[in-house]
Amino acid sequence: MPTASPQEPTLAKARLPRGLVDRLPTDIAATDRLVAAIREVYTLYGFEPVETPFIEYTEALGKFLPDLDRPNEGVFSFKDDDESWLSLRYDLTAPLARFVAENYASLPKPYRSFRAGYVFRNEKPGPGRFRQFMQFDADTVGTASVAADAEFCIMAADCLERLGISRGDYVIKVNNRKVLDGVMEAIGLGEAAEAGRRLTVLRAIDKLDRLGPAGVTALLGSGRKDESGDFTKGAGLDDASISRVLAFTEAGAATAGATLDQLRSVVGSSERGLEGVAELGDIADLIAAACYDDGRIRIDPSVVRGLEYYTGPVFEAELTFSITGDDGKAVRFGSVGGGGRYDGLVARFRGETVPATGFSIGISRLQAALQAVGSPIVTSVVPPGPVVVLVLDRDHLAHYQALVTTLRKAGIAAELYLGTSGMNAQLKYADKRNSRCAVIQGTNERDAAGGAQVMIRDLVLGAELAKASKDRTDYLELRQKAQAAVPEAQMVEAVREVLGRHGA
RNA sequence: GCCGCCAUAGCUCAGUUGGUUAGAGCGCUAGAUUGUGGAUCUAGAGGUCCCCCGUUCGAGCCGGGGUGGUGGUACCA
Repeated sequence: MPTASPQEPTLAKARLPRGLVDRLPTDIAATDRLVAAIREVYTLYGFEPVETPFIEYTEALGKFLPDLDRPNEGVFSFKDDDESWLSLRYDLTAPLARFVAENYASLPKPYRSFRAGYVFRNEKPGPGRFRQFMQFDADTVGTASVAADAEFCIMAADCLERLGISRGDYVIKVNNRKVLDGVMEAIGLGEAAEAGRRLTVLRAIDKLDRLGPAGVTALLGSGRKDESGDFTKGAGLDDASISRVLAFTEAGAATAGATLDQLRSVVGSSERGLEGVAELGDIADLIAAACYDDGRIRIDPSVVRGLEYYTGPVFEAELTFSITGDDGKAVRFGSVGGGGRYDGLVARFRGETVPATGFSIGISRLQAALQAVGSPIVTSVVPPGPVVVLVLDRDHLAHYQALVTTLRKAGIAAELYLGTSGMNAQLKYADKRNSRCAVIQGTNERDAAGGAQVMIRDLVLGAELAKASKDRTDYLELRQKAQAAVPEAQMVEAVREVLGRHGA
């Protein structure tokens, strides 16, 4: 710790590293409620909690970094005592794969678990993007059944509604990686050597929402230059292939059956593609059987989820409404969660393939979206502060402390004013703490005929009266209504009455 | 990563063709009004004008570089 001195003012800078945020009581309370609500849903679906640490061996996380262009960027890493590299987790799926592989023998199969926690990414933050944020994951490991995938789609819909998002304000989109692979084969990018171009094509498809068919066409072909003049290299496909890919993205039709028919024709003879379409058909049946085929869950061929490790069904939870931002422009929140099947992930640690599928909700992002639309689950009142016992006479500090202790023993959150300011400032302090009630004892109360009293002040009522009154005489008169003197022995009772009056 | 914009008090911002001691509003702290949150009044604290280099008699202002922030874009596990 550098010590400050007048001669040498080398003070530490009080500043937050970029992309990180401090969290205030209101945020924390909102997050707690979100997490609790999601936990209820996941538990109802039969998942059990399991948590892994923030730190893992880099090797356990890093080998399947999906971005082939920059495989080692984006992760916070450092060396352990024994020179092995450690990293902060950047998602919750990779650590789970490690956990399952390490405890494989003792876990029930299929293994169904959930966890919420912070993850870390060392990259440039943007609007709504941070370097530390919270995710809530659920995974089913050890089954290849698409019923597990369908279940996540259904559960995702339930979660969003449980959080107060109306039906129609969200959609769960489903696609299948095998269908995408089939399209790749159909346009001649099926070979392993074409992995880079496949990735470019997937990224282009993923941008359909924002850039439209024209932008995607450019990205599939020679490339695209955006408004800032930056050029994005294209996949270099020929016109026939481009129109085939576009046809694929536009295969979404009114009914699941019609969509599947179109997909079948786009993948042509690709075996893998047809397998993917068949899986989508099974998922569609399961979703229909659960009566979630009313628009809540839809097959959407444009869902890609940029990941390399997904091997089958992929899904994405998207908010479909938009709000008007500060600048008057419409802001869309888009994806607040996603997931899919990753049959290869656990196999990294074990020779054998362990089929797995999972779903992840972006808590931080979802919370921001819910806040923006004023959803009740996050726009709560500020948590109430403690009862504040004012200190008017410092010679009697011990007695004030005794009053505080009495309140605490009665189970009432209370504190002694620990500053040095006058009464005015003490009430301002209680106000700022969002306290409902203050306990005041000056000489008038202490020396009251018939025994010591305390003044119980209703701060909520007091504030209303203070604001309502026009002139000082009124004010002084009205404020008397917001407080009452009671014998010390009745303090707890009187405080309880005030707290009860304001639902605290 | 690439492109653009911005940087003066805790916050929002003024600051003249480059000129003496850099300002306002809000907020903050304290005081006054019997010992009570509001209002009013009074006083006070708070500044490396982001940093470095340069031009100049003189730089908050001009030039170069850096850092930070921000908006796009790229990426997004």
